Amino acid sequence: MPEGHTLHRLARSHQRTYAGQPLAVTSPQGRFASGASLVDGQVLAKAEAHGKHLFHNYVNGHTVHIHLGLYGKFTDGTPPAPAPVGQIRMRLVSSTQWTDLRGPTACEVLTPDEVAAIHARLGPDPLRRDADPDKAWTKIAKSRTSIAVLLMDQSVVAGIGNIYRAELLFRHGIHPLIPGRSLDHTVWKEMWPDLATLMRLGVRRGRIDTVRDEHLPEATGRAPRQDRHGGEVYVYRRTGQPCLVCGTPVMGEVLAARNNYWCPTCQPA
DNA sequence: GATCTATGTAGAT
DNA sequence: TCTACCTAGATCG
Repeated sequence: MPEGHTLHRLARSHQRTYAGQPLAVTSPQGRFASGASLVDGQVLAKAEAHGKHLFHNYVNGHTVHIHLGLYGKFTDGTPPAPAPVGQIRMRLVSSTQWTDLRGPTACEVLTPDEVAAIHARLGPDPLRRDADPDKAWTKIAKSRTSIAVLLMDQSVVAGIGNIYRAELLFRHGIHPLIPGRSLDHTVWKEMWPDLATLMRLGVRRGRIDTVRDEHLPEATGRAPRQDRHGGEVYVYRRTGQPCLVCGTPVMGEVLAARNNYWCPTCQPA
């Protein structure tokens, strides 16, 4: 589900499956009907992601911008595509594959200027080659805002969601409420490549795993974790359970309207 | 079957 | 800081 790694995985998949082919683009639900008509029958030139945003660039110059939000989801299969059931915002069909999109926050055709504006307001994305971690550091270093809020701010770093935030802070022993400007630059220079590694692993596996080998269930004898995001994590949604490193019960609290999780021992205030 | 909850964001207050 | 958006799986009764 949708943190940055999911969108990059989708972009990669759509690129492989559809790029270079004409696509039948429809909106069975109707809410994207006028947009779909602008690209229906066109060849997909490229699919790419920046943070949690997905872009389908068609050869006629139109771009479909998709943001899954909290609920959005793609499903796909091989033809024939089944009769539409429920609220399908967009359906793509090629000669070899079909894909349905449900429940996105955004699914719209944008002009090149509008696309550029989205890229411009997004911060560096650890999964993109053009990412510059110094741009994020510049904002973090002068901000009184908590590091937890800064990491979720897509104009600071694009692609981090609640799970990567909680796990990255844990892995570097950072309390969520530490102000950005109190963060040590050397710590940030360790956090960024670590985040990039975690997210690349997420793209490969299609799930978020953040636990080092020595703390995995196979190494420690504890029961494997089964959560709906599917991965092995240190603190995300583990409130009250023992920290995998020190055994202290994990804290869980809503901060700035989002659930936060941390180990009070490994991540001192 | 009803209710709750979530990995996100924009806009109003 | 709050609400709306609007989906599906988990949980409740």
